Parts: sequence; C-alpha cells; structure tokens
Amino acid sequence: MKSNQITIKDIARELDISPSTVSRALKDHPDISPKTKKQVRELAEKLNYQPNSIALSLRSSKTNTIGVVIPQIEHFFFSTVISGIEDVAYAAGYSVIVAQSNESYEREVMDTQALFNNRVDGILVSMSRETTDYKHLESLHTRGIPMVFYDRVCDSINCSKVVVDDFDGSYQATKHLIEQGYKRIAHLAGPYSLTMFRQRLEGYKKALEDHGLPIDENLILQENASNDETLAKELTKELMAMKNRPDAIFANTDIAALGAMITIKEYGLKIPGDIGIVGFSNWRFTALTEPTITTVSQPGFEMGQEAAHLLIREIEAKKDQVIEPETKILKTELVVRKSSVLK
Amino acid sequence: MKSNQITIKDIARELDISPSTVSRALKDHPDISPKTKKQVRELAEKLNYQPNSIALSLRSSKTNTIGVVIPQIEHFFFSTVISGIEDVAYAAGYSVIVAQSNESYEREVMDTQALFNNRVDGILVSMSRETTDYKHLESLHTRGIPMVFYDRVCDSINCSKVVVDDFDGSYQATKHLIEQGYKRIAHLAGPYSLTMFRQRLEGYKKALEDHGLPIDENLILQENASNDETLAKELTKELMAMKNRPDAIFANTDIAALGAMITIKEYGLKIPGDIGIVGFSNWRFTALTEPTITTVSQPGFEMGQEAAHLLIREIEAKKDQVIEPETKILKTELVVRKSSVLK
DNA sequence: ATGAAAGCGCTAACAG
DNA sequence: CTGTTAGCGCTTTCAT
Repeated sequence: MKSNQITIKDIARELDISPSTVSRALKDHPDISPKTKKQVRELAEKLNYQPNSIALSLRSSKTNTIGVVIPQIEHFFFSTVISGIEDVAYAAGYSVIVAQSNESYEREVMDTQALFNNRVDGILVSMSRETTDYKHLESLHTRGIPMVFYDRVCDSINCSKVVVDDFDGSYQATKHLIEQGYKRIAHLAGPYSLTMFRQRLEGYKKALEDHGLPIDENLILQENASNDETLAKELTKELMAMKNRPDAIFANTDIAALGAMITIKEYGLKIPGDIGIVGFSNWRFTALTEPTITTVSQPGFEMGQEAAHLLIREIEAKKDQVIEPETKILKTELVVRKSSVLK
Repeated sequence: MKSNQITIKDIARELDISPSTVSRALKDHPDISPKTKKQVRELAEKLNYQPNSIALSLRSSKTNTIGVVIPQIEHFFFSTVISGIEDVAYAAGYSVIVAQSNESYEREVMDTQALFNNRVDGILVSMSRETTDYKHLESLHTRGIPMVFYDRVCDSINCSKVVVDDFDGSYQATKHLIEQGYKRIAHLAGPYSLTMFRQRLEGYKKALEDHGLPIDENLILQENASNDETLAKELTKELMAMKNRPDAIFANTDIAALGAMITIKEYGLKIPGDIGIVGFSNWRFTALTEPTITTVSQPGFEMGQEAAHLLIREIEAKKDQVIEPETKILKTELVVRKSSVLK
C-alpha cells in the first residue's frame, strides 16, 4: 500500500553503502566520515525520507504516544484539559490518543485495556462518575505503565495526580454566598465515590461552620451518578417545595447549576436576590450576558499541561531511577459578576 | 521495559511447538488440529496474551489508527464531532489521534505531517481559518493517504467530504428573521477562504432577494481570519453607529453572536424586539435561560460519525477497488425559543 | 498437521 | 570508518 515510502535501504542502495552506515549518518554518529554524512543527508532530504515510526517503536518498544481517558470530551472543562495535554505532549514529541469513557465504567475498562494494547507509553486518567472498582487501573499500574490521574483521581493508587483544590474552591464559593447574606444554602452534591465531590461537600460544611451557620442535612441532595439537567430540576423543585426553603444553591456541576437556574426562574424568583446560585464548573457561564451565577472556575488547560508534564517525566525517567509520585493541587478562581453581588 | 509482555514465542516454548503453529492456532487456521488449537487458546487465555499491535503494524503496514486534524477542541461543535468520530472508529477497531491546529495554518501543516509520520491509516481534516494554501493536504492526497474533509472542506481536492448545508441553514435563519419583521439584517461574515462562509453569505442574500429585500453591502462586515469576541463587539458598534442602522444581525459564529448580543445590550436595546439575532453555531446557546438568540444548530456528532464512516470505508477498500468520493450534506436545525419570536 | 525461514524497517553489538 | 549480523513480534510462503 504505502510501499512507495522511502526507506534506509533505498538510500543505501542508491549510494552503494550499507543500511547501517545510512542509519548512523542520519543520527550524526561520530564514526561516520563527514563526506558520507553529507551525501546521505542530502539524498535523504532529496527523497524526502521519513523514518518509519512503527519500525522504531518495535525496536525500542516505545511509541511516543500517550493515552488519555476522559469522561466527556464535549464538556468544556475536559476539552480544555485535552488542549493542555496536547500542548505539552506535542512539544515533547508525543502523540495523543483520546478515549472517551462517556462516564461509563464498562467503557472505561475497555478504553484502558485498548490503550494498553496500543502500547501507549503512558496513560492519563480521569475516572468516570460510575467507577467504584479500580482493578483495571491497579493492574495497569502494577504492570509498571506510567500513569497520572487528573481531576477525578483514584486515592488507592500511589501515582502522580493533578487535582483542583476542591475544598478551598468550595469553601470560597460558600463563603461568598454567606457574605452576600444568604443563610440557608442548599448543596447539590455529586457522587461521593469521587473524592472531589466529597471534598467540595467538606469545604461547604466548613464554610458554614466557620460562619456560625448550621448544617442542615435536608439541604444536601445528591444527584448520584447521573449528571442530567432533568434531575437537577427535580431536586431544585424538591428544595423549593420545602416549608423552610433554602435561599441559595451550591451546585456541583454546570448542568446542575443550569437546571437550578431555569427551575428557579420558572418559580418567578429572582437570581440573585431571592435565590443565590454558585456553580462549580467552568464552562461559558462566565461569558454570559445575564451573569446571575457565580462560578468556581477550574484551570483545565493548566491541569492538562501539568498532567502531561508529570507523565512524560515519568516515561522518560531512566529505568533505575525512582520517580516519587507527586500531587499537584491547582487553585480555582471565583468568578463573580458585578450584577450577582446584591441581595 | 515492557519486556514482561507475553509473546507468541513464550506460548510456543511452553507448549513445545513452533511460533508459527501458535500464530495459526490463534487465528483458527483450518490446518491446525483441534487439540493444538485448544491447548494454545487456553494457555494464551491463562497468560493473558495480547498480540503486539506494533509488530502487527510493521508487518501489515496498517496501524488501525486514524488521525484527526481539528481547529479547536474546546469549541463545542468540534468536540461533538470528535465524539462522533470516536464512536464510529472505536466500534470499527480504530484508535483516534487528535491534533489541534488552533486555527493556525502553520500548525496545521505540522500536524498533518506529524500524523502522516505516525503512519495513520487515514486522516480526517477540517481546515483552519487561516488556511488558503493547500499543498500540505494535496501532497498527502496524491500519495494516496485516505482523506476525508469535514465541515471546513477544501474544494480543490477530490475526496470525500461531509458538510453542513450552510446555504440552506443560512437561508432558513435569514428567512426566520424576515418573518419576524426585521428588514435591515446585517451579516457578520467569516473568512471567504472557507467555502462554508461563502455559502452562508449566499444563503443570506438569496433569502433577502426572495423576500424582496435589498442587499446592502454596507451591512456585510467580515471578521476575517480571527474569531474573537472583541472584534465582533467592534463590528457591532460600527453597525449600531450607522445612520440607518440594521434591525437584526446574522452572526456566523457563536463568539460573534455573543459579542453582538453583549454590545447591543450595552446600548440598552432589547433582544429580540429592537434587534434580532441569529447565531450560526451550536454551542450551549440553545440551553440558555434567556434565549434571545435563535440558533442554527449544526449536527456535529452525526458529522463525526459520517466522516469516520467514509474514511474507514476508504481505508478498508481493496487495493484494486476504486472508491468514488462522496459528499454528504447534513441539514441544520433552526432552534427558535418562544421568547425570541416577537417584534 | 506442523516447522523453518524470511522479512516488515530499523539499530546496535561485533567485526574488521 | 564501514559492513555484517541479529533481532524487536508477528505472519506467511515453502517445505516436509
């Protein structure tokens, strides 16, 4: 098929020297005479010789490819992460293979396996919302595949991780609501199987505590494994139907924030004012014209860069060298629009 | 490094047969005795043998990988396309390598070259906004690399393409504005080097014509190669500053629509009503609470699926078989929110 | 029904 | 300084 590709042999034949000499000349090996080097380089240039990366991979058992398992590409945050990964990987000479789990555990297992079979040099993982069993990841890690988690990390595996400071972000967001005068703040939680969601709950609780507000477990609703607008709307309705209804909502995802916002407007309530909303997310909410929602913005691009960097560092470490797992914690940014500061 | 991976040789040694027999047994070759097959399969299973895909690639000069050149992953539309590509590719046993041009011509050239060097079996391309020279793509196509364009296609290369019916979408959107009573509709155009933007302009003009409205070239502003909010805002200001200012805006991108919307609100004008806006885009505008903008929604996921399908069909065609290039035209959907229908 | 050998493209030890 | 040889893991004639 692509048999028309120039190989080292072609150059050797043309110049009537051996393939090894060509190979050496091309890598500027000191043994080769300047004259030969020049000839080889010029011919290679002329024929537009491109080394066959597959042959290289087979020999070196290195593919210069990193695999990325991502829950949902369409999510603005995650696409931003990919962008960051690409940025660093590309600069370091690596290709990026993307596998999307679509928040499905089963799919995640298949993806990691497929990436491994594709002989990626290392793997970047953010777990699906469904994942509670870590065998598929543990087995890869045990086999020595360089692995770095980002955002949705697995606590029980001892490798490098890049996370957002969820506790702090959640604390700041809650504090912001309190400072705006809200007193009964509901929390639309995510699945507790993911550390980040537990930490956000903790940050929320701590902020209430520090400001002398009670923690009302009735105001803490979980949206479980799913992440859909409909559910968020239902939960919001539940909250609005309470006798002593909340005056603010802390949403753990953009979808949840959106669902809450829509529902509350249907009740004819004003945001902010009647109800305050903080959304832990970072899609384009921040750019909206009606910036009723304060957003905890997550540094996706930096997260991708950092994760790729840690992974490549590990991949390229000498065999005998021990790399200490490292956990990077990135700060969030609270994006407050002027119009949302009032009550 | 990964020398602990089981190979065919290991199985052969263990069973005291030759590697070729193992290979054949694994592929259920009719020559091999049932007994041997059983032994081999069981041992392979037990040792968790996984064929080395690189060795396979080297032999077959097929990588089962497709390369995707995409302008901007973060853009909702494009991330949706990737999702569609992944969906089909994965099901057909292909991996997906993503390269992001970031709307840069230079980067696009490097990306296509890098993908080619990575020996992808085929390539899916959507051109950057900057691209006006097609040599890098033509050369790949000439060399016989299966190639399919999606969304931002290159007219001068004769291969399969998947596009949105931009003319029709634009026509419908403009018609919609006209039917709402708007009469002076501005057009924020994209770079005419990309066919889609030219077609959208045509659709817009045709709709005006069909409804007996004049085409005012002063109302057609181009935002050139860039796609930033600031520029869109400036152009909108220009429009608003006109003595005989437009009463509606047709924006070619989400960013442009957003910029226009913000600017117009700054002027204290109501949308819709004072000014109507139609955005040719499909990010989450459609989900907003204040759905002032009518959106021409593009079928990203289907586009990805379709493109991947066409490409894989071509990749897997027999060497002698001639595949006729095919162009798929997907329909857009006009998403009209109730509140935007009034004037 | 099975094995031996060659080769995909490249590199690196080992000879000169 | 350069060539010969072997081998990465796999498949596939060609023998037997």
